[in-house]
Amino acid sequence: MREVLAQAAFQLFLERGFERTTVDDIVARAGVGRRSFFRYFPSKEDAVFPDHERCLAEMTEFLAAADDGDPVGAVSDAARIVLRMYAANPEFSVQRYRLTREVPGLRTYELSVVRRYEQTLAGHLRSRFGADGDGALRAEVIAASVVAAHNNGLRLWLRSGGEGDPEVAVDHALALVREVWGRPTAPAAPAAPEASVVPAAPLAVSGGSGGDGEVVVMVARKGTPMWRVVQQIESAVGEN
Amino acid sequence: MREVLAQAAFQLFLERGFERTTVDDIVARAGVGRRSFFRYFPSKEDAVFPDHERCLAEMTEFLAAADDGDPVGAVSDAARIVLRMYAANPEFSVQRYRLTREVPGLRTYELSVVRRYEQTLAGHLRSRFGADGDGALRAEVIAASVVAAHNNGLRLWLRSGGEGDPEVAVDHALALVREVWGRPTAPAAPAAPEASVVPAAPLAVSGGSGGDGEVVVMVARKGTPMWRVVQQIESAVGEN
DNA sequence: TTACAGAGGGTACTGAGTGCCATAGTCTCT
DNA sequence: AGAGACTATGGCACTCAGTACCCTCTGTAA
Repeated sequence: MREVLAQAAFQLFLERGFERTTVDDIVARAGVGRRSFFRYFPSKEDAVFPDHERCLAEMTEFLAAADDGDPVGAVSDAARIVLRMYAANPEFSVQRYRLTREVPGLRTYELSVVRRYEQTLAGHLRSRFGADGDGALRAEVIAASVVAAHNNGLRLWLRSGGEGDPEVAVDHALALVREVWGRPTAPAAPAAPEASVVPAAPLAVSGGSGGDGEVVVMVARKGTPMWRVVQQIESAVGEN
Repeated sequence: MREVLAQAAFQLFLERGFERTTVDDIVARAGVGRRSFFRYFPSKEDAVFPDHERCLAEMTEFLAAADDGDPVGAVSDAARIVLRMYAANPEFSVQRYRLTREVPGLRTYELSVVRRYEQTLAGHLRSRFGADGDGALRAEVIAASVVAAHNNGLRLWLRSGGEGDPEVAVDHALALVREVWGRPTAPAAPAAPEASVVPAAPLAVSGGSGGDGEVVVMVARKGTPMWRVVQQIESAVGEN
């Protein structure tokens, strides 16, 4: 019944547009009572995203069982669950994408869905990073990065009409995030890297316009969390 | 008149709650006709965020005039415009924050507002990075990071009841993003950094449990975009 | 059979948002 | 001053999403 309603709704949305389709139209086509529609979908918008609840539950379950050693990897993999849901029905996903792009109400609704995914990811990271110091901050920023990267890859695929494998674009995008945020979970007291700026006259550095005669030399123990390394370099390079 | 309506609406929202206040209640208190309300606010939700349109315009203007040399710095500063709008009316901002937290409809509305800020920032970054290669991807991820960091600092201040200076928390949060994403705009052919893993026996590295006898030595020209540095280190450090 | 539960249907209501038109104030041109 | 035009506002009626309440039907257990 839920399925019947969702299909009737989606057909009508494609035919007449979302706003020009009333709930009465939907229940008329589905051959059920108006009251039943709201039993299965809390709002008209929900009929457009009938599978996100299940997907969110799946993500939550996945994260609960995730390995503790690599939280950034875990949330990246969790994001791929969403991707696979889209990839399972390419034509539906592409049609829905086009519909959503054109209806402000659906765009807003989608934002609230995406936000729930993001908060789920952030919650997982926060539980691993700890709420102390910048744990919560880093959790939220990384979750936002992962979601943005995932959505970038996903949209690329959706805009292409659902041709080819969406995983490649998303993997590439997530790799960029990974590259930057590394695996900042590190045991309690990670070895601090050291970086400093030294005169560069005799050093052979490949490439390069715009050098000013100095290079950065950074030494860090292998396994040092990437964010500590970056922090150190940044402070050594200074502002300008 | 717009101001009168917004104040009447906000008072009533605080007294009875958002959902238990009708537009008729608002216009009755404001002493104007119902039709006029919708002339000034396209929806009831808009009356809760009467200043975001102006702020968005201000941000757009700021970015249009921004220096080309440091796009990440520019979008960070642009985010601070929003912060200052909140900080200009601490008590109002805090009350609105509490209201928004409790009303799902307002939360969703706020998401759509935040999204517009994020897209404005991403658009600026994209125009600077170029749409080639990963330009669009990096623009979106950095914009999402900046927004997440900004919102983290802002919420921290709002939850504290609007005490003290919100800029310190936001500056700290944005610094974290800055630290990670550096200034990746770089001229066409930036000098490539070099990093490699070498045996570490004689090296004095401070700190440290968990070392395995190897350190990373990284050499880069000063001014190299941070993301190139990170990329290089990441590939040198490898996976495990 | 009765008692009960749960799925679905019907009706009437609230309230947001829109379209259309009337009215009043203001500005301009002659 | 007065005609015409333009803008701001109010009022009215309408659509439609969403909800509360109550009904019927069907299957199941005692």
